[in-house]
Amino acid sequence: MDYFQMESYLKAIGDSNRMRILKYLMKDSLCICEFTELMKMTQPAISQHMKKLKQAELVLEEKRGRWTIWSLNIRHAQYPILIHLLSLLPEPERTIETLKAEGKKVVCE
Amino acid sequence: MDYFQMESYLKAIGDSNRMRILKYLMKDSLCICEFTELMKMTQPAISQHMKKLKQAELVLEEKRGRWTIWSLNIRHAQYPILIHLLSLLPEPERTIETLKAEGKKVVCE
DNA sequence: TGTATTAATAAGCAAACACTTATATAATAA
DNA sequence: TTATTATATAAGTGTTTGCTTATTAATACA
Repeated sequence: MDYFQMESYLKAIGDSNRMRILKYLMKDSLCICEFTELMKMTQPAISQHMKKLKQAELVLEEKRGRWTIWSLNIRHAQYPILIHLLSLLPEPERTIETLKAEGKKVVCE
Repeated sequence: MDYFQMESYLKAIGDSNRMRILKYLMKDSLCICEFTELMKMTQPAISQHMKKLKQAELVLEEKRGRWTIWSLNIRHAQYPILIHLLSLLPEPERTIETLKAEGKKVVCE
């Protein structure tokens, strides 16, 4: 890995909202609309964060009907480091469980 | 560590020039003027990078006469991660040895 | 005393970043 | 078909970033 690849990698991770996204993806594969509910952000904001994570190959997308299901790319060479860094962070306040409790869990499949 | 602290940490590391600085510091403690020679950058540019690294507590400074000697903060909680990340990067082209060979090694002490 | 030397800081600037609102695309449902 | 839903993309905006040049501060040396 050269210096600019490492820079791209660290910049992709180094945003608090993208770290929250990655932290959620450690537990579940999720679609954009679920992130908008979990993180109280607009759909384009989430979409643009996913694009950055995708360009860094940190996440994978799978089209399923109208939805795009996003997941962690566990085959990324630096995946163990990512998991280690994310493990240092607390769980986000709103969880998939709270979404379900609110009846807002989207059935994407 | 919370999300914003992690963001600050990753942003401090996530610049190719600062990674080169940190890579040099893995081998030697160095002063600003040596970095300007090694990296062919201006003195204020180096100074400003050191300020960012200092704010993230990744480096320590020690005033010695006219010089400020910078070193890695090996007591930083995430020091092992830093070393691991830096170990993935190649050695910079110009080394302290090439500086000496060119007669440009500064005697800071 | 000056006068270099080393480094920090200030101010300015272009590019990148993270959002916004608006629109486009594509799949599903009525 | 038309409407709805989920997502992507485009365009605009304020903030941050990484440099530049100019200046300041502090030490060492003549």
